Amino acid sequence: MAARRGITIEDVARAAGVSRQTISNALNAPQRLKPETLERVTRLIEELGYRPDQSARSLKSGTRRIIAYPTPVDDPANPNPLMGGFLEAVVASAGEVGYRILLLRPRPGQSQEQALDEVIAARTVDAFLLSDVMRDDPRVAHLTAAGFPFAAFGRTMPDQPQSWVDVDSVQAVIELVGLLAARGHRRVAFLASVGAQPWMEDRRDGFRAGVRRHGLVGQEFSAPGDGPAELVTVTRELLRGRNRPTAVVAAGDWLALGVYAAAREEGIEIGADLALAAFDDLPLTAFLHPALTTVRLPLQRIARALIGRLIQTVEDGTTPQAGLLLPGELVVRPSIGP
Amino acid sequence: MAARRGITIEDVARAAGVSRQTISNALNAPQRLKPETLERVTRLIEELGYRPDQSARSLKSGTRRIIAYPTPVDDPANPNPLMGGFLEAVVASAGEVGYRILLLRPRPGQSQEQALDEVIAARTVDAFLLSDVMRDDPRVAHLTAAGFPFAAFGRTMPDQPQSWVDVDSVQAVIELVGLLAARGHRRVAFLASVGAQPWMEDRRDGFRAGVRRHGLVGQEFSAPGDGPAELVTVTRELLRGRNRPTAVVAAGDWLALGVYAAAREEGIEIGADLALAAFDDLPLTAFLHPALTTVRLPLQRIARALIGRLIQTVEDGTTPQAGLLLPGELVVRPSIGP
DNA sequence: CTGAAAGCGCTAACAA
DNA sequence: TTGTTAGCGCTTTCAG
Repeated sequence: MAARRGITIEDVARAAGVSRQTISNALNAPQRLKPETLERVTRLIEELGYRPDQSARSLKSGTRRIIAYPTPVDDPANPNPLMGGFLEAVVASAGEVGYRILLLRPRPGQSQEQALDEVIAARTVDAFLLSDVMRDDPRVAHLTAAGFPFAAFGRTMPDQPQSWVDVDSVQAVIELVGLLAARGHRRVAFLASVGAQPWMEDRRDGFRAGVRRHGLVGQEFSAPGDGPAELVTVTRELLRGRNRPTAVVAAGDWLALGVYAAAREEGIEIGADLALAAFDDLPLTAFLHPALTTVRLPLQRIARALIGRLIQTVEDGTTPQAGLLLPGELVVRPSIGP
Repeated sequence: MAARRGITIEDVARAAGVSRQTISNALNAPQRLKPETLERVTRLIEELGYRPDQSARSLKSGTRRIIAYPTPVDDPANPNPLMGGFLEAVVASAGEVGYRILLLRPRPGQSQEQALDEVIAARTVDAFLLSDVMRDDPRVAHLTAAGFPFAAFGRTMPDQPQSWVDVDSVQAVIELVGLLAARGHRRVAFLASVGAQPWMEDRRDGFRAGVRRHGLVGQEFSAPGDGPAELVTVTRELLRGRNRPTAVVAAGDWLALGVYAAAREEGIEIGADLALAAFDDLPLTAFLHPALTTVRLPLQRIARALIGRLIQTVEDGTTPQAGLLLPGELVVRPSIGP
C-alpha cells in the first residue's frame, strides 16, 4: 500500500541539530528564530525539499486551503459557458492566494445537499464556491443553515449571507436595446430558452426595461428544447411573423446561433436585414459571420471577487455585508449593422 | 480560527456505549462486528451524521482519495476542447470510484515540475492525471523519476510507465481521407496550426498516410497564429491557389471555422464546391452551415480508462504494461457534400 | 530564543 | 467480539 512516506519535520530537525519545534517555527513564526538559525534551517528545508504534510497540518489546524466547487453538469447540447472561462478564472484567482479547487459531483443517487454534507462532515474543504446559483438555491439554504462558509456566483436571498457576486445583466441588456434603438430599430424581439434561471430572467427584465425606456415594440419568444433543430424552428417563426422585428436580442450566444441558421434559411442577411445581439461572448462569436455583438462577462473580476469573499469568510470569520454587482461589457460587432 | 470541529468518532462511541475502535470497525471492517452491534452503531452514525475526518484518516492511512489534475491554461483565442468535455468526463469517472479531482495550477514564477513537487512533498494527493501530454513531456519524466503514480492522456515514451490512453488520430484521419477519396476527391489539403503538439502531428501523419493509400494529391498549410484573422488569411490563400483542392481536412474544428469564413468571402459553398472535414466534434459543429463532418473523441471512455489505470497504480502498486489506443468516432455531416 | 509535552482524529496491532 | 495502546506528522501551549 505504497505508504509513500516522505521527509518529515523530524528528519529536518535531526539534520539541523535542533528540535522539531524550531523547524515548525521557521515555517510558521520565523520572527521567533535567531536570524542565523533561521537561515540555516531554511536552507536545509530547501535542500531536503521538505514540505509539511498537508494532512497532519490540517488535522492540527482544522484548515485545508481547499475550496470545493460543485461542478455544474456540462451538457454538450447546451454548453455552459462557465465551465470554460469561469473555471479557468477561478483556478487562477484561488492559486494566487494559495488555495486550490476541489471538484465535487454528487455520487449516483446522492443529492446535491448530501454531497455537500459529506464534504462538510469529513472536513475536506474550508469553503464552497457555488455557481449557477438560483434565487432560492437549496444549496445556499443548506450551507447557511450549516453555518459553513461559501460564496455564490449569483444573488442569494436577503436573509442569507450576502457573499455573492453577480453580473448586472439587466443593465447590460438595457444598453444592448439602447444600442439598437439608437440605430433606428423599433420592432425588436427577445429570444430566450424555456428555463427560468435567474440570469435568464434578468436578461428578459433588461429587455423589457429597455423596450419601455426607448418606446419600442417588443416581442418575446422561447425555444422549447435545447436542440439546435427546435431552436431554428422557433427562430424561423420569429422571422416569418407578419410584423417581423428588425432586431433580435438573444438571451445567450447559443441561442443566437439559431438565429444565424434560421436567417440563412430565410434568405435574411444578419447585419443588413436584421440586427442581432446576444450575451456571454463565447469564444466562437468572433468567428461568426457577421461577428456577433454580445455582452462579455468579466470572469476574472468575478472570480477574484468570489475568492476574496471566500477567504474573508474563512479567515476572518466575517460575512460580506452586501453582494457585488459587476457590469457586463458590451462587445459591439457587425451583427447589429454598420 | 473557526476550529469548526464536528462530530468525532469519540462522540459516536460514547453515544453507542462502545469504544472508538468499534466505530472504526463498523466503517472499515464491518464483518468483525456482531450484526446487532453493527446495526445499532450504523444507525447511530447515520443519525449523528458522522463522517471520519478526512485529514485524520489520511494522516493515518497515507491515502487521500484525491487526484491532482494540472489544468491546461484555457486560451480563449484557441479554446482547448478538453477543458469542457474532458473535465466533465473525468469528474464523473473519478466520482464513480470515490475519488475527487483537485485542480492544480503553478503559482506565478513556479514551474510545472515545482508545482508537482510541492503537491507530492505535501502529500496532498494520491496520483496525477495529465492531459495534453507531449511525446517527451517533462512532467512525465519528473513523475516517473519520483516514482509517483500518474496516468496520461497522450502517449509516453517506451521507457516510461505505460499508463497512458490516447486516441488513434492517425487512423481516424485516414478514414476521413478515405471518405473524401470515395466521393471522388483527388486534390485534398490539410490545414494545421503551427504548434508541434503530438496529436496534431498524428493528424498530419494520418493525412499523409491517407493521401498515399488512396493515391491523392495532398497539400499542407499552416496557420501562423491563433487569431481568427490570420487563420482566415491562410485559408484564403489555400482556396485561391491555382490548383485549388476540392476538399480540406482541418486538424481541428477551430481551424475549420477559418475555412467556413474564408469560403464565404471567396464565394465558395462548402458541401457543394468544397468538401470540409475536421477533428474534435466541438458542440458548435452541429450549428455550422453546413454542419461539419468531424471526428469525435470518446471522452467518457478515455476518462474511464485513465481513472482505471490511476486506481490500479495507486491501489495495486502496479503499472499497466501497455497504453490504450482508442478509436475516434467519425461523425459524418453535410460539409463533405451529399 | 529554543525545547518538551500534549493532543488533533483516526486506525492497525495486539490484548482481553 | 470488543477494548487498549500506540503513533501517523504536525503545531500550540508552556517551561527552560
